[in-house]
Amino acid sequence: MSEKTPSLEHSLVSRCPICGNSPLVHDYECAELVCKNCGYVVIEKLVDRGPEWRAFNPEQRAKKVRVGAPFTFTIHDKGLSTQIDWRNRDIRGRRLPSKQRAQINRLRKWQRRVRVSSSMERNLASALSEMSRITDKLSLPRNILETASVTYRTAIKEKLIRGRSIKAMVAAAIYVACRRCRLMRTLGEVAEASSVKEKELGRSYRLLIKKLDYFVPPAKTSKYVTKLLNKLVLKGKCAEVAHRILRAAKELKLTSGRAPKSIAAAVSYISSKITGEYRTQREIAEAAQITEVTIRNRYKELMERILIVTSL
DNA sequence: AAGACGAAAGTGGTTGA
DNA sequence: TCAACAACTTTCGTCTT
Repeated sequence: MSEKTPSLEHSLVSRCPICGNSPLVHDYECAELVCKNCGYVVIEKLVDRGPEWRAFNPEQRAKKVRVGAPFTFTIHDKGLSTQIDWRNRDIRGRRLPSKQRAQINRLRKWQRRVRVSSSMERNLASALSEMSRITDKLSLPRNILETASVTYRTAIKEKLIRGRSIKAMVAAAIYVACRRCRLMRTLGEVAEASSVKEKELGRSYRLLIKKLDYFVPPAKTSKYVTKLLNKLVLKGKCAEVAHRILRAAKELKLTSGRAPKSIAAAVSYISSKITGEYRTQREIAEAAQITEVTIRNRYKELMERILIVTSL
């Protein structure tokens, strides 16, 4: 891969929303805005402004065209290695003579040794394939996968993986990526998809953000509300009312110290009642993965304070 | 009969000595 | 490391629609 000129990089920098102080770099090869420091991938599908040259005839084009697969963090060697086909055929599909076959076999052997050389490389290789399996299962966007794999690489460098479960650390890296990209996925969901126990996932997650000194923005209750309303197929008017109730609740300091999902459930319940798109406590409790009793408790608190103060 | 309500006891996580 | 504590859950009997 060719190096970009410094002037091009620096003309495009901005701040990373996670670590704040380091420059972001536009990476046109994989169409992303990447933080060179923490690996946070801000956006995908950046418009490729290249090529910055013009070709006036086929020969020039052939000479100037850029080659190679895009650079990515999600393959253990960053997708830059050579692949040797397993078939003993040449490019026209003819079988190779035995002498050449033996040569290719030797090449393959060395290829394996070079690619997956150390135990660390082996670890990384299996971890990253597991990672893409899980993100697939949770239908997470590409930038989460990229961010998570950078996190995992850093964790390996910091020697946090040795002696711990790869599976749990992979799941934790994914959860960290979700949180940092402000994507609403609960510990439970990630645990489910990766078949890691929620408790262990939580432990690994805390370990990662502590040891890697990551800043993780706190989860927004309003995002819980949105997600819950989607799950319950409540929208439009009801969603609007729910968010207004939530705002009022926040003003009255009724949300602090309470689990966001129970607040979200109560707010959704009240809103569904007001707007006539009625859902039972049971339905909401199930969708929010909490009990009806908790909804009732929050509901009572909210009703006592809010509905008197504000006329919705 | 289904849903809502609430008391009481139990659980798991956090905090502070 | 342990106890105190708040939030939440489980269970179950009662009330309301």
